[in-house]
Amino acid sequence: MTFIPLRERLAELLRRALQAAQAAGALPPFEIPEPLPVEPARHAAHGDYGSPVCLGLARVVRRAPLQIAQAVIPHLPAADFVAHAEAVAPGYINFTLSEAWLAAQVAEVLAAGEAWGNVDLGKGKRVQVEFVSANPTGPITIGSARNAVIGDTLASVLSAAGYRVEREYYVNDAGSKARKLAVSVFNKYAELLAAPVALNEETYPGAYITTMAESLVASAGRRYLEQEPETALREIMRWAIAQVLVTVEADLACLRVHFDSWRHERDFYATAAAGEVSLFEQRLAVLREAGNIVEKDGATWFTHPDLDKDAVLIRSAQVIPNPEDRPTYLASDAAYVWDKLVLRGFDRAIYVWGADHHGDVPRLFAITKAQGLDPERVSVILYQMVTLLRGGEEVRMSKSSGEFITLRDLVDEVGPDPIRFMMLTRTVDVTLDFDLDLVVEQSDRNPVFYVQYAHTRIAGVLRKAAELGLAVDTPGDLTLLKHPSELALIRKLLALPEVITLAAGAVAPHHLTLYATELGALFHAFYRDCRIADPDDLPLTYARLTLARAAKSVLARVLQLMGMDAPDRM
RNA sequence: GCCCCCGUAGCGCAACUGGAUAGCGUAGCGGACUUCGAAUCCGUCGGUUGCAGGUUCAAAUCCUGCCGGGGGCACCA
Repeated sequence: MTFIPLRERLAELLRRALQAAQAAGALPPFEIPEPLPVEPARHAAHGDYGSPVCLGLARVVRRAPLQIAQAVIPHLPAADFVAHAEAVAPGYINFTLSEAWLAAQVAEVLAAGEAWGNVDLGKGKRVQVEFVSANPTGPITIGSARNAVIGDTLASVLSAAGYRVEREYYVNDAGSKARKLAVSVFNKYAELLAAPVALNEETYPGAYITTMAESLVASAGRRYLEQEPETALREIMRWAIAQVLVTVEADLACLRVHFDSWRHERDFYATAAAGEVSLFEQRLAVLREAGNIVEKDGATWFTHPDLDKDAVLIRSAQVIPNPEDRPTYLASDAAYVWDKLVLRGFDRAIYVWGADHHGDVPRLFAITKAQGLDPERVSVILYQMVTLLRGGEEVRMSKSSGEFITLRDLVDEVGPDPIRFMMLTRTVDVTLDFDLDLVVEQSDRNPVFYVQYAHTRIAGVLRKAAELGLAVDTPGDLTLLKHPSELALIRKLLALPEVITLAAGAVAPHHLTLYATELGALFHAFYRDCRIADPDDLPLTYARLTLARAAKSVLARVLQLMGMDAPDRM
């Protein structure tokens, strides 16, 4: 079940009015602008929605905007949801919704239940959201939390917007970080067995390395010490990454983040049988054919006119004393985007990257175009970095130093909801101060509880009404809903399809937190102004209980989209 | 030096992507619980949207140049 946002329905009315006005000769012929702008009014005096379209038409029509607007009004088709439309200086067309129609919509919202707000923006297209994709070299840290929450919420919103969505975690298991993990475990393992450290390379110091090494001692004994180090390392790498991924999956599950698939970088270099060519080699051959590959200094480079430098390294045999050729990140990107858009046939691929990767964006697009793929099918969500604060001081973290706060620890302390909400409150474009003191605080200073409290309060009212002997689920006579606070709440309930359209279309999941907060505020205002359970006026009581249930349903829905709980008690 | 993001009320941020009188939260001050949950609500104070130009009927939003903050420019990932 999907719904058409009100502003789109209004835009359609305007479109038909503009056509009719031209057909009737009230306006000269011109092309109707697309998209046709319709905006929520900012001031009550402007009605509910307004369109500035006539302001822009003044030039082509060669008439004053207000005159154009006045010429359009008589041609607006009648619609049950519009009570009034008028032309206002300097040339806006303002719409006021019918209050009777608004009140009646409460039943529609309630009937739609969890489907309320769904729109058909995606038209069933398949989109993959790939996110987190942290190197599998240790536990998930708070550093990845913003990525996880943005990606997961975006996926939920796209799903509500009519896309078929898959969530994917890309496992970087072919690079030097994977090797470093293996070396770390191997060296610690050797140390535990009092053997001389075999590999003099940099290692991770974290306690989880020791845990894995102990586990390895228990299961394998001294076996790996007797093997050729590189052979042992390859086996340990595979094992260690699998171990880490188990914890990664569990850590993210704590935050209510789940993936549909886990794609391994290594697979792009692997072959199923002897004599076969890996996907990477196939794509490399195609790029070479297209003239995008140059050999220089004994290495392989990718070149493309869109790049701001001559060439980007794709493979070098002399990077590390490693039996395998170890290509760079860009190399697997070439195979991966092909894998997404062609082999697996997604219509769109969305990458969620931290701002520290912004330099990689042009390369990704270049290597997409170079393979003949439409770059419009690829989007990169770049979110700015998170600054962790504790006691007003910045907390620095790094896996290399072994000093970091794990996501697991924080979730265990405060639960997923405050983390998710805080990570969503700002646009992806601004750096986020994440206050560890505030997020653990269960008080009204913590904004997450405001929205959940609104839901809880409704649940409390419904409980109270039931105690009074009222049949809470009885459909009320909605024509009794006329109070400004009732109507304001209803207007907000009806805005959800627009919010989902906006959040999905502009890839801006922060609109959900704004909407949830506004919705909560309007419920509180309704609660203040309108006594819901009034034994002396049962018809009005049932009407208001119906509205309260609808508000509860929509709050639950928007919290669900954000991956948060909608508690009945707090 | 080049690239990306940001600069809006004391502080933290919105502004539906160029529209009307720039909003919300916090902090400050003053109010509202014998009445459906006060984790709430109401009032009040607070603005030359960093600066200077430009484009437009219309600029917080687009362009140029400065200033300030953050991030990135590896044979790392």
